[in-house]
Amino acid sequence: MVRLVCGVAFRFNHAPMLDDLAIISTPAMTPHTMPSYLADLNPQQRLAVETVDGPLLVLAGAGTGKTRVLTTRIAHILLQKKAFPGQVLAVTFTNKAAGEMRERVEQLLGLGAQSESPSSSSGVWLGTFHSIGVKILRRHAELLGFSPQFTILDADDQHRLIKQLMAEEGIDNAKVAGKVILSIIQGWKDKGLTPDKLSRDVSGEEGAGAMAARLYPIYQHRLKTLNAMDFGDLLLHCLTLFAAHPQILNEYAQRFHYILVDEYQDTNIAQYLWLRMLALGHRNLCCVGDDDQSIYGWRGAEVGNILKFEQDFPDAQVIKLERNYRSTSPILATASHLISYNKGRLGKTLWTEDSGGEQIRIKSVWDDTEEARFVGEEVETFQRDRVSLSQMAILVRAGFQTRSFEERFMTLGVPYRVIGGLRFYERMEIRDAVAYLRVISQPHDDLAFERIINTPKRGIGKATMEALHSHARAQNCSLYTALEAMTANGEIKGKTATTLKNLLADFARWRDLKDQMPLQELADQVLDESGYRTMWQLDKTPESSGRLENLKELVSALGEFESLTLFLEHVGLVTEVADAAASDEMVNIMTLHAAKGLEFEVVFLAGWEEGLFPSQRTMDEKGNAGLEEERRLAYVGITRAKRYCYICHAANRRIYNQWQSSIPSRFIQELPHEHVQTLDGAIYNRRAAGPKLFQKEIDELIHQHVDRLKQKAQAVAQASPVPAASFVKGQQVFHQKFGQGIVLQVEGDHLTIAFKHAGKKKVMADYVAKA
DNA sequence: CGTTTTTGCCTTTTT
DNA sequence: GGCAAAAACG
Repeated sequence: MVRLVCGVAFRFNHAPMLDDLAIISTPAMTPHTMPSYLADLNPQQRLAVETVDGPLLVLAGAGTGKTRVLTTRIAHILLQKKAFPGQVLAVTFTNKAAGEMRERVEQLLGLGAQSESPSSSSGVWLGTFHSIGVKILRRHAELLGFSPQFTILDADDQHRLIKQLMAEEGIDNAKVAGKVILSIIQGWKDKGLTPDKLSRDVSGEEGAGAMAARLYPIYQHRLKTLNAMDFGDLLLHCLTLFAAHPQILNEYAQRFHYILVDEYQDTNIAQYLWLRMLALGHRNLCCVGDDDQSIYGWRGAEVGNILKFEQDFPDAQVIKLERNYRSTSPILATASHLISYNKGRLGKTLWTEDSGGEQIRIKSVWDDTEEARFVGEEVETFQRDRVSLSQMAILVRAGFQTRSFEERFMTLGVPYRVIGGLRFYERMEIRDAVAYLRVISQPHDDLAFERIINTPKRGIGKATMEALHSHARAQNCSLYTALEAMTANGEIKGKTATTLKNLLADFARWRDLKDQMPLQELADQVLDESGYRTMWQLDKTPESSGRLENLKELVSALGEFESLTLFLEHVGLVTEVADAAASDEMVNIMTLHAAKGLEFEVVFLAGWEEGLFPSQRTMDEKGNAGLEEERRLAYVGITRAKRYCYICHAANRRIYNQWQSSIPSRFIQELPHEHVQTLDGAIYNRRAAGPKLFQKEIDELIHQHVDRLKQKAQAVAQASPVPAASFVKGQQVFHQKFGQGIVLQVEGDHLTIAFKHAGKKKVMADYVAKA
């Protein structure tokens, strides 16, 4: 057995208790009747499963069987008849995780039921925070001033709405972007702050914050008028509901005898409060998480919730799962060593019985093209060695990095898939089609109606829309109602009136058909009669055929739903169309965030360069906390690998179409050399020679790069007319204060220059010399 | 009113 | 270099 010790970790070991556990913790059970589903667990896992009553915190490192513990625990509760399925609440972060968990519980119940009648997990409340929030809110919507059929807004709806409100309030969208306002409001919602609680906190703030504070109550008010909620509301309104109606909180608190939470390190404050309200009574709360894998701080997640758990429940049992079943020991050692640079960890020490295994491989490349070429070659080599493509993954920091890999795999003819890129339900054509369905289901869904009133083009312009809006506001009615009134009383005239009357008649007809024909037929008919499908058929841009395909897929997806309402509910909560086949023979390309919870035989970690990873922006915004979150992201990346882990960094990267030279990520230098192997040309691993030499080599690399840029710049200068200024794009320059840099942009005397050390700056040409 | 051109921002990460 | 919003044009 190999033990890898690092960091401030302490370890506790229950191994001696192994044989006693089953007897001690569940007296009703004797060893020979111990259910098979417990037999394969290690002592800590089994303790976590069998410690059913009272608060329990499971700190589960990467690859230690976290999901297994959760699913087995649910099965155990049900099979031991501790609770009926409907009395168990299990919360996850993604729909995918919820689905997998349900499947595995189902399996366990099938196995464990033995002679007795098989139980089912179908009654278990198992879902994401948001889906469970919706379920609760639909039942009590009236108490909050909503109707039970409230709609759930997607990001696009939210954006359009906030822009509308800003226009009404006379706030210039150019000065403070709607997106910024939204994200501030979202942040408050993540903290459980309603507008009224806010006023004390943020009254005299500057700029965007003040704008957001002003708009927040207006936004919430408008949402209520629209009978709509955004994602944050699904939790926030639950909190309001529970606070205002203790008897309802009680109902749920008593109903759920056992509460389980997955990925607890990613909960935000609103979610924490939500859990706390539900669990404080019976205290049967089991949270599973890994502080080292907390990577959603930017979305309001608070690792601190783990610490709060022990404050709220001082008697909580804490169990650490540290035995890793996934990775080889060099991979674990590398990940552990890297994460030990973070302060303030709870500390875990992963270990494995697995010995041997390949070192981490580090590759230096010139640019993203070479990076993709290198990874492509390795992928093909593994493929020849019979490693399935689906067992290989390329993990990147930011979405735009996937492009060069896609291009490379396309030319190689290697099948690949990008996970989490453009989501199905976020595509324009899908949102349009769904908007039609939304209006059929809920004519007063103004946001949906506005989206499609002129799609396809019906000659409805700004003027008509403004008239509609003002009428609706004056009458305090929906746009749909306003339109009905205005076409009837002649306020809208001429051709516009005719087309709009037709549209209203169409909707009325479709609404009648809604309950008379299968959903798929209805959708087909709507798409045809509205002219929406025709619009794309006439479109001759290259993507139109893909859009028609997507519409087809949408219609076929509709087949799985019993009613329009159920379908729309699904769309509101789900971003991804059911992931067809995870076992397909394809290389996986995705962001590090999307990779959490997954595992692959071979993992390529691309783009480990300062500024990109760790992300400059994160470090600027959140300082050292941001850096530590980036490091956790690196930890997540490495621990995805079962057997082979590659790390690449490029000397040059194109950002905004400008070449920037980059130095290797500091994370590379934080890897333990004994477990790291440098492939040809890697420069950082000669640290033995001292940091000076290291810097010198980086400089050399940059020089090479600059030379190449010079050549390129000359070529460009010859090909295109020389600008009036004496400086040219791509030119290498020197500034007294900022040092060496490259000209990005020339506007008269003003130069935008990317400096090697000082970053991007705007500078007067007079202060700059040609280098 | 609708289409084309220009600008301007942008690349984190997502339920 | 790409995409979305604003501006300019027909």
